[in-house]
Amino acid sequence: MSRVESQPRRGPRRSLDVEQVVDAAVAIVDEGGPDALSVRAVAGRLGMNPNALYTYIASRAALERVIVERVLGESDLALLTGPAEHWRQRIVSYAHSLRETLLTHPAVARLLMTAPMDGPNALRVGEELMGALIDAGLSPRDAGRATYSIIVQVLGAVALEVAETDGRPPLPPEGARIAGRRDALAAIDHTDWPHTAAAIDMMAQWISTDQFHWSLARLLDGCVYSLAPPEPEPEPEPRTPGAHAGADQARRRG
Amino acid sequence: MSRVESQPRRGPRRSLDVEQVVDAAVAIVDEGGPDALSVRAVAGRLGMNPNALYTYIASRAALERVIVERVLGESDLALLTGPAEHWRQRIVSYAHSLRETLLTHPAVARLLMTAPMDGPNALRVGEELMGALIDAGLSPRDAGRATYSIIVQVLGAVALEVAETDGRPPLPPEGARIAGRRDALAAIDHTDWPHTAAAIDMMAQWISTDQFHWSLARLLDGCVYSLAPPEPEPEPEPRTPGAHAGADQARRRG
DNA sequence: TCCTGTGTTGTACAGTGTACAGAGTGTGTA
DNA sequence: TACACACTCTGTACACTGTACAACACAGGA
Repeated sequence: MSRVESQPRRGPRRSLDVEQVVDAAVAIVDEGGPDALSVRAVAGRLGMNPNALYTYIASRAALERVIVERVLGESDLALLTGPAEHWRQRIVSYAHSLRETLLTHPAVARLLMTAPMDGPNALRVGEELMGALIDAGLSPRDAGRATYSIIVQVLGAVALEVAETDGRPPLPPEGARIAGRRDALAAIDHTDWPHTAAAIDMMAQWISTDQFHWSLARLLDGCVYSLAPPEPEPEPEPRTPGAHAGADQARRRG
Repeated sequence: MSRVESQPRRGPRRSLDVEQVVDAAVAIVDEGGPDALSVRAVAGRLGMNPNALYTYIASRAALERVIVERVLGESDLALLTGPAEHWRQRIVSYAHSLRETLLTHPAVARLLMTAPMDGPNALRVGEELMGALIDAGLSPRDAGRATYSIIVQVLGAVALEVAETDGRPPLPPEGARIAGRRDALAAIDHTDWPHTAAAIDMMAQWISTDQFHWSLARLLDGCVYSLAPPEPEPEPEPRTPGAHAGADQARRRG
């Protein structure tokens, strides 16, 4: 990552850089979806034999991990660290940015929850989230707990959202995916599922940007619950298409 | 699922039942971990040719989906539907049960977020969760939103937890996995990560039962935030090993 | 200069999902 | 009762996977 030019090695120069391998791998899944990813495909795109890749990556699994790290690094972390804005706005807009980033690489989003996220970019996200929550007045201990809750909520939401697609970019627009969900839900037998039947329109929007922000807002509410006074800021909801203005009808009663 | 004996088909009787195929598949991943799952392995265990499996399942992907459905059905849904207990206790203890179930089938937990969860068992969980939240006094719309937030939090937490293992049951005990996380975190360079460095012990416990319940509690807090009065029930935390009694130091101030 | 560690190649193996053709089987209909 | 068809299952086969192994090409350190 930070090692620009390490001490000279023996033997022939490497014809590639690890970053170029990741470039090729991300390009492949961005073009062909998750099933297109293979050691052979990456090697082929780089013009080398499959085995040669193993000088750069230890295994197929390791390849998947660096891909996740790369895409994680594409999110706009400055939204989280910027000292100017309010802590809540910082968290919400970064979460939004991270989701958008992952949705442009849906095949990568599918890899999110299958390997440990211990790379530097993942650590950096945790670090800055904790910082924002400490700014919010949480104790270090609670800030740590809340950080993980937020990570789980954000990554889980994106993963479940992408799981309903084939992972081949570009994803259908949100409206189309919601409509597909509505059709699928309308087809079920309603007699056994009273609440589900009454909530089909609502449940179809579980994968929506609105729902994403609502979940995060409720989680943040709960995390700062004990802090006085509950701050009445206007709940940013950046670039939400505006549908369902009543999204935040259940707000703090302060 | 509910079709005990459908209308008689032509041709020779099926030598198996779809449920037996799922039995075999679950047994395989429970014995050999996620990598052991293959169409050939399932067929072999059932004493048939690989292709014969395609009479029962449409594809390898479909096989994975019925496996998830099966394990989802193993969770104790009665904990959620029981009318006697308080809604919050019902949700918390069901979430606990679901996590325990998934942790005994870690290879299945790894499949959780890679395919749409549209089976009857998944729908049933949503249905009953919504019921509990409506009991809590939420509007149907908010109950629907909160249902999904909870699903995301619970499944996301389990998936991320299992992602740090090889998925081969039985998982190491929680304490060992936490210790492993602590060692890994202690090895990083601390100068760039002040909050992380100060929170290593805390972050090591991100995968703990305590953290799981804390996250869920904060989310529930946020979801019922606007409802008066915030109910002072004692936060069950079933079967938590008792470590970290200060888990709920940040509670509502009522 | 040679030695030695490294990058890359070619070959190879065991394993994967599943398509295809055919044989056997039992039920609904003529 | 006989036929035809729908269905299950077999054997074979293909294209593909991750990666181990041996051999060769290169270049820095002694």
